[in-house]
Amino acid sequence: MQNSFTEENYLKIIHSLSGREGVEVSTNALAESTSTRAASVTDMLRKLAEKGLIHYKKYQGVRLTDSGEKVAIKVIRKHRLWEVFLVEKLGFGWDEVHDIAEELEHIPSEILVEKLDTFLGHPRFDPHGDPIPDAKGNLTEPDYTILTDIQVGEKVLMMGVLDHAPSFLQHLDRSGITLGAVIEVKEINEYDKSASVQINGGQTLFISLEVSKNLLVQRR
Amino acid sequence: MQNSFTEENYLKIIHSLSGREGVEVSTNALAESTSTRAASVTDMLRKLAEKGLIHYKKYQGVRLTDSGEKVAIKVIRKHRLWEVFLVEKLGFGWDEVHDIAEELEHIPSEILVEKLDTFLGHPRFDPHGDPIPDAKGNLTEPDYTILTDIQVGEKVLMMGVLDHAPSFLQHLDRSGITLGAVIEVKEINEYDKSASVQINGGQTLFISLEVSKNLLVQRR
DNA sequence: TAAAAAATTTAGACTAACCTAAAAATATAT
DNA sequence: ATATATTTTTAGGTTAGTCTAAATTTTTTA
Ligand SMILES: [Mn+2]
Ligand SMILES: [Mn+2]
Ligand SMILES: [Mn+2]
Ligand SMILES: [Mn+2]
Repeated sequence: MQNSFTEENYLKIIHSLSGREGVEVSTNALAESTSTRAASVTDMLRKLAEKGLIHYKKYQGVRLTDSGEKVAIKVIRKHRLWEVFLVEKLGFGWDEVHDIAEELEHIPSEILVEKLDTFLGHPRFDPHGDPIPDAKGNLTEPDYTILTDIQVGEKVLMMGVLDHAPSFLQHLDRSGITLGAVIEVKEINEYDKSASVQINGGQTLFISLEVSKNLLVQRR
Repeated sequence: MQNSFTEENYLKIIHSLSGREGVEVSTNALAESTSTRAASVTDMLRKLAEKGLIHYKKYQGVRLTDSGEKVAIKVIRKHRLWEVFLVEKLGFGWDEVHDIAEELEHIPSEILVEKLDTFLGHPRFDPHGDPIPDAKGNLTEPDYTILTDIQVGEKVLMMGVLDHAPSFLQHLDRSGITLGAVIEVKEINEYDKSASVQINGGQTLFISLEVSKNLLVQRR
């Protein structure tokens, strides 16, 4: 029995909201993320529970079952591989690919995914720095640090973003902050936590707390 | 107003059954092609007519409007480009790509199609020899000949297939009949119209009328 | 050209995925 | 500990796309 487009989206969102610890996800959180009403979410939860894809007790929130987790990770794998394809092969910007991948991720066919993976050279990360699950369904989240946790004077590597919104990514493009860039924190403003950072040993620029909170970096 | 997956499939099928002359397509023919019941087809026809995509008068069959034709050709363009991608870039066989392209053809995004087209080097034909409409929606069907219309002694080029079924394509693979092969008709059996043909000046093999009827060739 | 056959449409239902409004359960605050 | 607020579920509807059975129209045949 195949899962629908809609079911796959729910599973992917539950996975994401559930986090690494697999915490319970609330009906309202899902309504927010799926842009539907809570009542619609309840309907879907009953269905997913019947299919054995989630653990669900009324009023208690939901978690993925092992089977649901497996499906979610497959969809995430497809999403991220397609994003790599769109950026690396077709020349899209990293700010343009999310919505298209959101559709492509639901194309069925195991073989297609594996051939695509081979064609792309088995990439480990997508254009936003997110890790790509392997063919067996292993997904290892690297533990990056948020830029707000970096002290003045430290030099770090830009490794990913938390916010995937086109407007945020375009802002980073304009600032010259790309994946792999070296960021040195020069100064942090006490008042608003805005920071002054140097990119790749060149240009120095100011970034707001809002931006810092969405940048994933790695100490070297 | 976007067209659904299902509407796009109907338009594509009407286009194909309607032929170059734009002849009326019957409800039953559509039921057959869509694997649905005639009653369901009638419902959909009313909807497509309301959207101005087909000309429809009860009991009279349907034709595409200019607007419907445009949509159909866009879907066909996407289908055939994706098939080229699957065969040329991912290494699928021509017998394996139809069903996957049947899904990919419904991914929206004009930009995606144009970038894909560029990435593939603006191919003119798909892996089955079918012409790919250009970005403006021009589709020019080359006028190939069916192998049954070729006389003994003639040498022709294999240019396409009428039947796209995997089993037929695999049969051609096993026979060494690929796109671009030179076929010389050596003999035609009066009794069952089976033929003896030489492929690329090498191996000679027998092909049934059933096969001949589905091979598109070109005199040189 | 009237009867029979075939094709098509209409009527009435079903499922998936959504909705609003109301009821029930849980959480929070006095 | 009770009242109030919040969250979640239930009840009852809608739309797209499908179905079967019955009615209607068109086509074919005698
Ligand atoms: Mn999606
Ligand atoms: Mn991504
Ligand atoms: Mn299709
Ligand atoms: Mn094709």
